[in-house]
Amino acid sequence: MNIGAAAEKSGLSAKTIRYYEDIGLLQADRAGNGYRDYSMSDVHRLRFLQRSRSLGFSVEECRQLLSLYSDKDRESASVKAIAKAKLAEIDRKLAELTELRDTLRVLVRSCHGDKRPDCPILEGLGGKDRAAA
Amino acid sequence: MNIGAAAEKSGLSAKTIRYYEDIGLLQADRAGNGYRDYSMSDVHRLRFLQRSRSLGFSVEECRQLLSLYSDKDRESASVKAIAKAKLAEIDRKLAELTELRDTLRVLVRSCHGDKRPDCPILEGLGGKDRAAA
DNA sequence: CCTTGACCTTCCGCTGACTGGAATCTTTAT
DNA sequence: ATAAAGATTCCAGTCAGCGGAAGGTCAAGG
Repeated sequence: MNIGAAAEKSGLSAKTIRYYEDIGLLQADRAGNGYRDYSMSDVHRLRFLQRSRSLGFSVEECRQLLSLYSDKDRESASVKAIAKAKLAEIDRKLAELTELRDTLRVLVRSCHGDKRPDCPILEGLGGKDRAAA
Repeated sequence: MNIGAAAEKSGLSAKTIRYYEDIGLLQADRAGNGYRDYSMSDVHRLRFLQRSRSLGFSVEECRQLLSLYSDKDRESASVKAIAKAKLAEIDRKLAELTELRDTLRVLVRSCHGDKRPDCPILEGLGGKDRAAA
């Protein structure tokens, strides 16, 4: 399929997909007319990239994550080590995201939603408790 | 406290903190010597920024999120609307992160961790099932 | 056949979110 | 007094793209 369809299916822009090819993240076949040609598994990889990027992994980290899928030359033990490290990081992110959600939830709950901005948390955090050092 | 201490406590670099001040995300008091002076609530905000940024929110989104903490002029109903939208986004991110974790877990589990790279998933995804369009 | 429009190509430059380094000042320690 | 650590501003570079120009390709319609 062409880049437009791959873009739509993956949630990335065509621009971004070309950029990923530029930096060697994922290179596509070319059709006779010079157009890039994507397979379903390419689309899987692109979706995977889209997700990991949007969740705060750098392109280099994504490259590692992608290598878990496709790097046949790497030894499985090494693959496994990287995957485990990334898993730990994901768990950390999950915890932080959950915390963030809880914070926002409390905010939503403690604000009245009418005209008076008197959220108790805002007061609590707004205090200028200047620290010694 | 000075910017170094604030950096350490917040998990951001001093450079980043100065940059955030530049773009008006959070401006600090100044001590007599010209040094920036941070309160504990500034540090809370910085930590909050660090977390949200690392979780894939853009600086503009972080600005909105921060306004939930500190914008006294905004009406609570508007605050609540923004918070709710962000909550939905966080839930989406949580789901994606969980999915990503599951994917990696399966990978880890199905690789042997010895010298032979014969992860079944790699095979499954490596196929060149070129799509019609 | 020709044109129109949608889609593709490359290239070039811009933005957003930092990061590194130089040059200079302040504070602290020896 | 001097040196090291940490602060300041400013300028330049990097990373991860985005927008647009100039041009090639494909399917549909007149």
